[in-house]
Amino acid sequence: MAGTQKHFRKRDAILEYLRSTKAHPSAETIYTDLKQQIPDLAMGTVYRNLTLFKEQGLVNSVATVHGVERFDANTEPHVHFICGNCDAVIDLEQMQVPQALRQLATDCCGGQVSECQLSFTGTCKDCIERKVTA
Amino acid sequence: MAGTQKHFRKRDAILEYLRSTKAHPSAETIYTDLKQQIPDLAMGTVYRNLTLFKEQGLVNSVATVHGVERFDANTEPHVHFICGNCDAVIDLEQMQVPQALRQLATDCCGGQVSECQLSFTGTCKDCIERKVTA
DNA sequence: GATGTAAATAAGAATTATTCTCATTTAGAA
DNA sequence: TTCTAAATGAGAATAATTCTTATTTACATC
Repeated sequence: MAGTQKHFRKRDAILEYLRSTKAHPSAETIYTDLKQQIPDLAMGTVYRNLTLFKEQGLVNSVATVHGVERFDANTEPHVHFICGNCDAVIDLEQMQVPQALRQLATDCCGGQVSECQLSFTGTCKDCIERKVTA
Repeated sequence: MAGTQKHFRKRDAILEYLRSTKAHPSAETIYTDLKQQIPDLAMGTVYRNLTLFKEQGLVNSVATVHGVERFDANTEPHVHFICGNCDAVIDLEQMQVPQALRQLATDCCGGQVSECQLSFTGTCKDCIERKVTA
């Protein structure tokens, strides 16, 4: 029965977790959070399935923050802001990557462009406010 | 004397090496290449000085390719193309990051934007030709 | 229900990039 | 020459990620 299958399928739980968040978690964060509901989850399972999802195009690696890879199940091209203070990776939802840039890049490199990544680094709103207060 | 000083200063050699290349080398590549001229160079020295250069704003970390950080002494904002096949990181010299995007990002995130990174992923010209030939 | 099989997983060892520690060397000042 | 602070080499330590292997699971077939 479907319920039983789902109960045992960590793979689905990992994908669902990723689809339910905009926090761009690391493998470690995924593991720690899911571990609460699935106590016998193993780190290897998280990494193995993340690799699989990447191959299948279900999940993208969107950034590496302090040597730690961050994942996103939103595979639509979109823009990120990375806070160097709290390591948050935030969607800039109102922004888009100008489509013209992609074509320009293809012309420019002479190769085949498959992905585009636009991200800004700095200090996020919350961290700035926190510093003003502190 | 100045010559003597330079002879012993690995730090300068590392920075000069980075300034002389557009290949966006990894710490390992820097080490391997410089080791030929400076046989007693140590990995620790390369990493230590890269960290220092980043703090000083002389060098930027421009990408992480297969878990390996890549460095660039060109700190002017510019666009990169990353080949998923040969791991080359290539400047797209004709392209620029539209200045308007930066302001847009600042408005959008409500925080403070300090850096902008635009990169494209795919297969580079050389790798495509190589595959056609092979 | 019992059995076989292939995929999924847990556990932990192995690997790899990076950082850290500390003793030594160096440059330059006194 | 002697002193001092900065730079370095060597290798240990750390942390993220991958790999290995035995076990478990889902599911098909008998």
